[in-house]
Amino acid sequence: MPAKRSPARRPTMKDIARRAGVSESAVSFALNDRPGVSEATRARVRRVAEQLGWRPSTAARALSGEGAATVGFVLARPADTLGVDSFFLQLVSGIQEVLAERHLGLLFQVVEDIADECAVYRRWWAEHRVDGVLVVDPRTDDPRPDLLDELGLPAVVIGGAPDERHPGLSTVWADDAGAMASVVDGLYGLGHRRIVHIAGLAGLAHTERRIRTLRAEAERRGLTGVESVTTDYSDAEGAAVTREVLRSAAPPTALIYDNDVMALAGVAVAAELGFSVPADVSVVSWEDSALCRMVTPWLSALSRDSMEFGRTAARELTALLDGGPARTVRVPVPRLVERESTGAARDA
Amino acid sequence: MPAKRSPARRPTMKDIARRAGVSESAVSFALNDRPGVSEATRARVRRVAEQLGWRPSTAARALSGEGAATVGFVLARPADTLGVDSFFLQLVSGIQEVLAERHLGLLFQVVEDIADECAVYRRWWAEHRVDGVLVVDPRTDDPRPDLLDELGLPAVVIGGAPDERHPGLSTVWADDAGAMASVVDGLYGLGHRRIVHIAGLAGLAHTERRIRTLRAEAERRGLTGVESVTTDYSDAEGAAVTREVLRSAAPPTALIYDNDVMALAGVAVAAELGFSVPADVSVVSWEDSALCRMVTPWLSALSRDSMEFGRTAARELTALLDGGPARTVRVPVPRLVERESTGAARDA
DNA sequence: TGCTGACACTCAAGCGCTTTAGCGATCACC
DNA sequence: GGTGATCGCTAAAGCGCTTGAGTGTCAGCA
Repeated sequence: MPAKRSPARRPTMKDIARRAGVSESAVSFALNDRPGVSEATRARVRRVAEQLGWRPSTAARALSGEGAATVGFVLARPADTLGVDSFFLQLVSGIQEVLAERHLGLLFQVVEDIADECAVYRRWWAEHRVDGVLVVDPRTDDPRPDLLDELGLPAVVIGGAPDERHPGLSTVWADDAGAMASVVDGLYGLGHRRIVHIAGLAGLAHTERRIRTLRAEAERRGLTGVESVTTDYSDAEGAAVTREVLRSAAPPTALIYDNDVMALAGVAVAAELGFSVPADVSVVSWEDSALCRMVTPWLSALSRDSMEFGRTAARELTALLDGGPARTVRVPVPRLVERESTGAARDA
Repeated sequence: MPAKRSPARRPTMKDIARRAGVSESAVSFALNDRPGVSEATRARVRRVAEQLGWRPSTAARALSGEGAATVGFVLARPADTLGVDSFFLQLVSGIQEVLAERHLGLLFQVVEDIADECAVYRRWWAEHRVDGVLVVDPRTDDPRPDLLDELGLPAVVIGGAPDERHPGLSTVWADDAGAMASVVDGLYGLGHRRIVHIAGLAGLAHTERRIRTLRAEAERRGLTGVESVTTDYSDAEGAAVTREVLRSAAPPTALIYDNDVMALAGVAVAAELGFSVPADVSVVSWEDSALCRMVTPWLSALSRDSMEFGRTAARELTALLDGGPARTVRVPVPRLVERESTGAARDA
């Protein structure tokens, strides 16, 4: 069909009203499943609307108090850290799946840091842009819950721990502590006594949970060669830390990486330093993705269903928007997929 | 909407008008830098607005014909193909950088296929949700330009070739043909005569451009052992194709992968089959990322600045929204970063 | 002095939708 | 056969903003 440069006006309720021979209000009632019109009229109006390809103008809807039919998602990452990260795209795509069903839009924004993120929330709120937001990367000392409370913006925190102080927020989280405990348990069983955890960003709630749990598990077993080192999640830092610990006097026999990218980088460094995986050092990636099957040996990884995580979060948010109570829901603990990068400790 | 705890009402222009002792219209004039108010009044109104933390309601703005202050971005990907892809996040983050300056929102949506994508455009248009859209992954036979034309939605096609038939669309593209020619040239110079191009999705405009160019270059030089094989960009297909071609009677001495993920998978397969890189087979990745420095040997790759790509596209879109003419702008040709995975052909 | 026009500002309509109040007709009921 | 409910629908206001058409004031000029 050749491009027709026609005006292409959007049909409005007035058009429908005229064609159906009723008032605008009747159309509104009919289209919104409200009492006030007969079934016959409702059907007729529906038919005309369909025929005209009518869709409610979100602007008008929002103006008359119905909310913006949009939820917000802010990713606070320094631009250059936005690397190879399958998690967020998958999360978002799960979120979308749920939102799309309800014709909710997703307003997305990448910013540099939390301060900017807060500014974005304020702006969105003042501009009536979103009805609620999804918050990721909760921190141990996080200004966002307070802000959202203050603004009265419904929100779901993704990956946070249950938070008593903000009863208005829903939380969707995975039990990192449990997962860490089971990983350590597994490694201990394989004879590993010196374990280094190459963690993610310090200050992130789940990073801290993992670190705390690792420390607790170590203490419980009287292990001394166990530590966590925080990084910025980049391959560069992952590699650097790996190099450092493997070169130490008593190198660890097992490495736990907080994401797949660092695990991969770590394996490369290990190879370079003459460490064989898993004979000399075992490696576990706390994130499963295609990457883990792209190196030799294949990486054992904690696998979770990120899309489902997103779906769950989105469902909680829609529930909140529907006036439901805030809830805390726990998604399944990530499952350790044992591949080739983990084995018995050499000196066991 | 459910009644949230504290009302926290947003200030409106009426509030400002009252506090400043002028009419709403005067406020509008003052705040929008329009003539009609004295500088003194303008300053006073500005001050009050600031003080009240006022921000225009996008809904109201949109309703009164000002547009939605939002642009749309649809990613059509089967959910399970959303893998490790640094390109899009970087692209989006470049886009945001430009949009944020102008306080434009980015409405983001992931869908299954192009048909859904078209449906989303129609919906967004009918709902007055976006003022323009950014289109990625243009195809050789693409229904989207026609649709956008019909809807009169300003749009920028990212990665398309210049398109005479749609004078209303802007295009931002990289010269894949030139890049491919230079890569082939380089490989030819190293003595490579049998080259296989593990391409991306058939039907994508840039995939076809690369394939056509490769064929042309091969013909020009009378090479017969040169071919392109299309894939779905996944590591699985990348690996499968690699395995197949390396096992053939006359295996290629150089492989060009359309993305980093497949290149990585390919290198793993090569190793598995006993091919040493680059001694037995050279590898080039058409996408540079951290991944390329995470394998041994480091991968030679075509590097481009994805964020800048995004910025350029966003700038074109804002220009279009400002009423500027549609343009076709070419971003710099990707540059081949020679690392360790390319070398002289063994049988040269 | 009277007239014009620039200027600073106000009024009111309108964008597309929701929603409350209200109106006439029908119906049940005593 | 009158009273009051109920039903199906319309009229009109209002959400927060823009905008074109006024209104009133004052400087400048003949």
